[in-house]
Amino acid sequence: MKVLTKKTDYAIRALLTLAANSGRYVSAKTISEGQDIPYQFLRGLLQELIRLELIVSKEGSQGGVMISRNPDEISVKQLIEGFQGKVQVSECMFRRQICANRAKCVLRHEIMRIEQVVNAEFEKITIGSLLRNLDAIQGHIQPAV
Amino acid sequence: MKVLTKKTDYAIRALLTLAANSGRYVSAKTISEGQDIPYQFLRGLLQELIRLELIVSKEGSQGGVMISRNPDEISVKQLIEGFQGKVQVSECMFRRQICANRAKCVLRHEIMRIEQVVNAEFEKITIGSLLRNLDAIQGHIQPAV
DNA sequence: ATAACTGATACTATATTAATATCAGTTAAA
DNA sequence: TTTAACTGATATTAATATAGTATCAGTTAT
Repeated sequence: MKVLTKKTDYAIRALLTLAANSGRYVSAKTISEGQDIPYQFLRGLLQELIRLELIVSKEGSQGGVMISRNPDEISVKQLIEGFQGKVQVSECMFRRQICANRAKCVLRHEIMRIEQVVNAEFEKITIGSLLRNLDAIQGHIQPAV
Repeated sequence: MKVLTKKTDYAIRALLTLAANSGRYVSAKTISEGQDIPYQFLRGLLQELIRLELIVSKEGSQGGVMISRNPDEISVKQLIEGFQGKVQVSECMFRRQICANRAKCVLRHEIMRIEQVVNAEFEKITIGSLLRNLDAIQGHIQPAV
């Protein structure tokens, strides 16, 4: 079971580059080359990030995309939800047996507890926190321009 | 993001029926009808459970499958791993940047911590604990024969 | 005018998940 | 001893999700 799809993974990495270049427009080409993300795939993904209002774009020469939120307010949880849908353990494992009376379903509670734990953990991880970790380690994410 | 596939979900429900009928062979047909699981799909799944040594089978008329382990020792974690592979957040999110030096990858540690939390939670939930919960609620899982 | 860009959309490829079908062989019991 | 109720094994198809590619129109800095 893979928790993060490549798309989410790419989105995180693209946002890290943008966070390291905040205030500047960075082109899809630059991100693609810097992070080794397939260009056209990245382009689609960036448009989704625009719709999620995490970045803004500028068309034309010298255009590109720019982060439009505080990196500390962009959590991995948000990205997972944006690209993969909400974390759900199962629609309802016990449909026929119990779900006539959902409110009383103890198991559902168990399962929802796990969902909450996972969500809480992913909420703690933000683009900002990741970037700081990266900086601390090796300063590997360089300004892109 | 769905954590449990239908196959895992079906496996859990099949095992609940078998746990409620321990010591008896129950046919795939009976389980299929009782739990509303597509028959042939279930048959394949049961063969996997045999290979995982969680159940045993008896061929021929009056044959079927029977649980061969203490239900408290069959965890949802085992089932997820058996049917969906180990829970992995991502192969390695930061390949190019950091993975030259994996040992120092703080992020990887973060991510692995989440994996551990999820695994620990799923390990706590067993067929036995689920069955007891079900019994407590409504006694809905009836002996199948 | 032109090169460097994004917007929008359509398409293809691949992998995973879900479901179905078939035939051979085993066993209990009429 | 035949038959119906079973599992073993395996092949096939369908549906869905994920990943990646291609193309054309329009925008903007130089």
